[in-house]
Amino acid sequence: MGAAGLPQWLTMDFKSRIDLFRDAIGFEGLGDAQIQQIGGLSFTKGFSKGAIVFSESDACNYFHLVAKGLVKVSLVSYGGNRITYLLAGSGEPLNLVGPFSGAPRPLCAEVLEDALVVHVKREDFTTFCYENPAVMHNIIIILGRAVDSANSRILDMMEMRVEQRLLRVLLTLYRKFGKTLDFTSIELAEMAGTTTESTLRVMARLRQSEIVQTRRGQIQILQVEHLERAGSESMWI
Amino acid sequence: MGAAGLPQWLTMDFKSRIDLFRDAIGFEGLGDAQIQQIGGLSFTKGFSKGAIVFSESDACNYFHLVAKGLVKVSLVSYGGNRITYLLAGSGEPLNLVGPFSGAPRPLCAEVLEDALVVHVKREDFTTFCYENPAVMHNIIIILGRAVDSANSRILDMMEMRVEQRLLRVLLTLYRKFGKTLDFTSIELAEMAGTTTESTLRVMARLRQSEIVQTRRGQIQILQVEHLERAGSESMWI
DNA sequence: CGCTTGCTTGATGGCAGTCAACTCCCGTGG
DNA sequence: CCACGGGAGTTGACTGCCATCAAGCAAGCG
Repeated sequence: MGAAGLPQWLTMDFKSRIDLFRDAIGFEGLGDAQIQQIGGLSFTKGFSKGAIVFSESDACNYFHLVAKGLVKVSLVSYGGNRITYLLAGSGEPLNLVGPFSGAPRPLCAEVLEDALVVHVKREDFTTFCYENPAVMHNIIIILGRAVDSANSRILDMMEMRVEQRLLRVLLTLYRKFGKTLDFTSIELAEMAGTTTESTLRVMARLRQSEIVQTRRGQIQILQVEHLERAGSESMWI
Repeated sequence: MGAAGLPQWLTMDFKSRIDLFRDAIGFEGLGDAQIQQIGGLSFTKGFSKGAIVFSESDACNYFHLVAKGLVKVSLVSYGGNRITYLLAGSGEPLNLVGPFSGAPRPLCAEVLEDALVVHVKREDFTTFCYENPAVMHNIIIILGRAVDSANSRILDMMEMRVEQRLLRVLLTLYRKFGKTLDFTSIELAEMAGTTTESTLRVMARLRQSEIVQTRRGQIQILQVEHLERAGSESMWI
């Protein structure tokens, strides 16, 4: 599990980590000295596809920032349903609240593409934030967006059909990753808030209309216009 | 509209405002000096039932904290659907993100019971927060809860029936307000994420089972056990 | 070459959203 | 004081989406 058995991946050198933090989400508006400070407090760890960065039961001991690869943060219910809350690529943080509460949160972070994740010890991170309120300011803005996004998804569940929700998901993914999407229908279902079967049925329709083209674990978007027609607003994931 | 035509309500005196802030959500862990400082920056305004404290299009110029009464913060979709995001009573803030972003947010705050709302100018509030990172820490924790709550509601929409969702809403309201709930079925529907008609139908069933008793705009809970049986977890609203 | 995981499709049933019609309560203004 | 209107509540009928169960196929990996 985890990074066990991995080749000893390059730990990023200091300069690369600095560059990462400089452009990372949540660290806007910091001076060079501060960027160097937080960079110096960080270290990296490699994870291969399928590995778990943290899970529901874990107390939060580190702040995590994705440096390379892709990590999915999701939420499971007692009934076994799962929704994805966040898809974090390079420069995107995984847990903005955890370091402040320290308590475990009902979230699970799973690696979708082999990833390099930067760690900062919880205390180091919070101390740094207290000394740089601008970072906390940024975090509050980001969490505000997350709340808005989640609330929009509730409204979407009420008034949009599965097909529309899936189109919105595809549009969002297209804007983030381009025309080639490496996701399974299971993963799409978790983003749209529906079942695998319903997703598959919709995808079959879209394929017949030549709006998309599918392979095992991959979707090619052929007609972007059709996605934009069904709701030009994308989600925040 | 708004406070127009109201009797000149008592503006709270300094000491009352201090007491309010001392116990207010988000201001835990401050010293007396800080409490006095933020109290000194605040002033109050009265709103009668039905008044709008702020709405979607308003830029955010003030931080708002409810001192008395009850205020509902909700979110409307283009389709006209509305969900309640927050029910704020005494000591509960209305807008934790707005003061930091300054931008208008897709939220609307409406007064359910004649209310007294404390205002702090946006700049005063953010300056105060920068000087007291503990407050920003509190805000981050609160927003984390809000995100979790919204995500849970998405899962509830997926796997729970309307009846179960309404029972959860009733349980939540019971824990916050007691056995007598002054809400219309429309308002319940906005909390459970369903339609008025469906809510009415469920309420009719619950009334026949003598679990609740209803009057126009009021619900009396008769069997608390029945609510707790259907999911002991309440929501965060 | 088997097994796991993903994909596919059919059949079925029920929940709840929608439309519609009507009553009742209450406040307001003439 | 009464009439009126609007908002809340109530109920019936209908429909259709989609979750669920089920069965089988395909592909990739060890």
